[in-house]
Amino acid sequence: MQLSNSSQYAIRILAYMADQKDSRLMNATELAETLSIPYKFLTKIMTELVKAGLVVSIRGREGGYKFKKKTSEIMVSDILDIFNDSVKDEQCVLGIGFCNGMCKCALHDQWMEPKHLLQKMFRESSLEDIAGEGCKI
Amino acid sequence: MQLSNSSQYAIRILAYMADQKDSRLMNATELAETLSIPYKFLTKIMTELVKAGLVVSIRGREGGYKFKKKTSEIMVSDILDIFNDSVKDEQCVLGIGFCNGMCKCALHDQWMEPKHLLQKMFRESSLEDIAGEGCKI
DNA sequence: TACAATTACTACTTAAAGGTAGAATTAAAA
DNA sequence: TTTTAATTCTACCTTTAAGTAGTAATTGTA
Ligand code: SF4
Ligand code: SF4
Repeated sequence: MQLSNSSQYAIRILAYMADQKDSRLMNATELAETLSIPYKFLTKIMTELVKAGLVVSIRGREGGYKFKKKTSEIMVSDILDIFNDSVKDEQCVLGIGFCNGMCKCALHDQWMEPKHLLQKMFRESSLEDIAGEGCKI
Repeated sequence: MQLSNSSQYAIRILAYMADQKDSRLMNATELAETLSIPYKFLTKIMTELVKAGLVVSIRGREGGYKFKKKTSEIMVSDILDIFNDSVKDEQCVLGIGFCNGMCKCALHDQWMEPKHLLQKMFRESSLEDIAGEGCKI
């Protein structure tokens, strides 16, 4: 009952990037060191974020990464989607999901509310929101 | 963001057992076939449930499994605990959890409510509840 | 007692997630 | 133009979850 490492890392990376005042380019070495994420794994994740269209990369000397969209327009759920980690509408608590609405177990209705809260939280929290408040994550 | 296979299987197995009227012994072969769970994997899980004290096993011919406690006294969270799959109090949404209360990200407070609902759901739903309602899972 | 039906144990295999290594590519700077 | 600092690609390694195989131990029944 937890997000994958990749999702966690991605959120931390992007939240850190969003937290920088100027939208300067940031390179993988700096990000890996600052956030204590294995360099090679970080670059792998960054490449996925580039492919997903969340950030753009500038290759070559003096290169790095920057956001493609405004941080207020990137939602946490957008990040989770990339790693197939978001809470789907049809997703059953038990991960079973071959029961229909007509025929539900005792958990079915109880799961609706937390599920909606989680979806709301992920869908309505932008990187700007996360970066703005509190300390770094 | 989902329970492990072992947890899912265990819940389904126990819910099915709880659903039987008489508290007869049920053997692994029957359970595996009825619930479409790989026989060998099922016996592995059953052994863990025995060790955890949820069910007792009778070995040898005419043997099988039966509950050790009343089904109204076995909570879903008891099952999740065995497979280390329950939602912990300290558990951060992001699985990071090196932030303290003083220094929280935008998700921190929003996570509290769904977390409590999940915990409540798992802690207050017994096998009897699940078995009684609706169809088999 | 011998047999058959059952769970328990030990060890292995497979699949997926997590992580690493090295070379190829790119482009600014010297 | 050469060097250097950066991303990207391909391939591999490691760890954990998931699943399988074979055998030992147990016990009711014939
Ligand atoms: S009835 Fe229960 S098992 Fe079936 S989809 Fe709903 S929550 Fe999942
Ligand atoms: S502040 Fe955010 S990252 Fe830190 S423990 Fe709370 S939810 Fe997790």
